[in-house]
Amino acid sequence: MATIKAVRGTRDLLPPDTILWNRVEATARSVFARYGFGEIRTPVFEATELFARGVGEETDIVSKEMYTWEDRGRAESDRGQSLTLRPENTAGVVRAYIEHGMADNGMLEKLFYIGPQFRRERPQRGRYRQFWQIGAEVLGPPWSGSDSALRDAEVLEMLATLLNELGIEGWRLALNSVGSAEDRKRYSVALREALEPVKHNLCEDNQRRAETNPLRVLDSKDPGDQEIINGLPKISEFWSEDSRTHFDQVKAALDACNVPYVEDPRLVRGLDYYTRTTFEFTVPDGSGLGTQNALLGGGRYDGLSEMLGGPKAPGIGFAIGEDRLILTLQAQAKEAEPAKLDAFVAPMGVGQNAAALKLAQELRRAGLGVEVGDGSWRLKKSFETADKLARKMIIVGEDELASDVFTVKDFSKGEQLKVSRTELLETLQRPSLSTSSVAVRKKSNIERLAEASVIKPDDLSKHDQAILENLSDSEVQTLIQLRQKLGKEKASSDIWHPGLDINL
RNA sequence: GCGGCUAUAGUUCAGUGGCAGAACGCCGCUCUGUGGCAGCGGAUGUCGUGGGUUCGAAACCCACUAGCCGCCCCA
Repeated sequence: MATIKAVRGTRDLLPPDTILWNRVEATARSVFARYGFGEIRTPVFEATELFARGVGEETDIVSKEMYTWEDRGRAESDRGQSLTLRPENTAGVVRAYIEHGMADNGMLEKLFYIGPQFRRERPQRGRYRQFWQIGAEVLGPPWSGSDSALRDAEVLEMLATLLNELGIEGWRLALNSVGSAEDRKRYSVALREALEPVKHNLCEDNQRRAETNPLRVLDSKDPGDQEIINGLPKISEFWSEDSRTHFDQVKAALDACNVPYVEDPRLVRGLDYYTRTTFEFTVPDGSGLGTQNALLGGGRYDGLSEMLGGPKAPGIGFAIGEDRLILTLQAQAKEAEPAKLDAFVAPMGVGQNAAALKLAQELRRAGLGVEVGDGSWRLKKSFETADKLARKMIIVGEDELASDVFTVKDFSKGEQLKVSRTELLETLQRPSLSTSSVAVRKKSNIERLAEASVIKPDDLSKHDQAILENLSDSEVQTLIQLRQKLGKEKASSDIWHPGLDINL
């Protein structure tokens, strides 16, 4: 039977990767909290109309990348309603902001979200059809100061802090202003005019853009078109006095906070709602993203609330591509080793299984991370499994249960000691076994052989024979010296060593 | 959506038309309460799916699916 697999562009996130995901999200929550942001969770699907009006009918996202379907409710009201899996989260946040009258308290709202988004694109590394974004929005009525350049700089400074705390290396902040909605409109017209006489010289993609979205011609990567693009009017020539002042204030505040940035006059964001400040954080080549090197993007959206039928509520926000952030952290080798459990409880036989589970229960209740083995395993398997999973192993056999004294192995030190039941918890909570306790170091194979009465093939197990056969010359010397020290050797011929093919 | 590369064991991969392979990992034994090393043994599998060519296909051809790379776009 054909197995069912995750659909194209979606994927499962498994341990140990999820450790990193949780660390990233915990770090983000911690940083956001320090800047006064509260979490918002909006539905993963919304009325299609929201994205058409908010993101822009002409954008690629809305025109060809949305997962859209017609609802089939019983009620007349929802039958046939067009619904869409959210391709981004800003429109949903602003919709909720309007719907819950959050503008009415006159305060600045600072909201963050962490959640999956959906776009039907061709999957690639760092680009998935279900992908995760960590984003935040600052918005409010004009009198709350929501359109102040201070907020732009605060958001950018917060992002710099977040990336630094996560340990992202070599990030680069590209900054631009696309001007007010009016500036942008005038610029768009001017671009169209400037492109008209030359656009037949552009590549096919750019000819199309010249018609549909002339701003996007600016960040084309086509090398043949660069000369024409360089000759086009600059957005800065179309900034109003307010737009220019606002941008200067953002830059001044970033300078004051020592947040490095690079002005990029060609940085125009694809979504229709952006006004004035736009920005993008990228990472250098070799950070695991290939050409998809944008980690996050965002900007100001002073008119979005009104576009969605709400009150005047300027805002600024960003979305971090969490999948890309994770890839970058992994490529930059920041992946944490999976944390080991505190203890592994190893029952010696199935008869000790119940007692072992009970001991694990007590330790877990005391807050320790504990895994339990199985009495049907050989001790060797318990050791191997325990060493992979935990820092220490407790042997639970008949002797231990009878005497209430347990054998505890510390893998980090190779030490082993006997601990009474009452001391057990304390012993396990210590980072490593105390030196004040009587530590019993495991005997090496050589030491064990040194204590054997006679070393002759007939008297040795196959295991010991194999060990002997594989001793290096220096190990053989050590063995002989040990035996002489122990007074075992009357004659050196008591040691048989096949590797040297002599009687020593 | 467009162009290209790839798909074989749990993993990484070899295998250019003639018995399905290696390494690592896994399991067992040597070794019944002291592991990690070593030796020996074992299981890995619809060779992505479906069709075609051929006496014979993992290999050649076609389609599909998925991943990756670039473009488009974007996080």
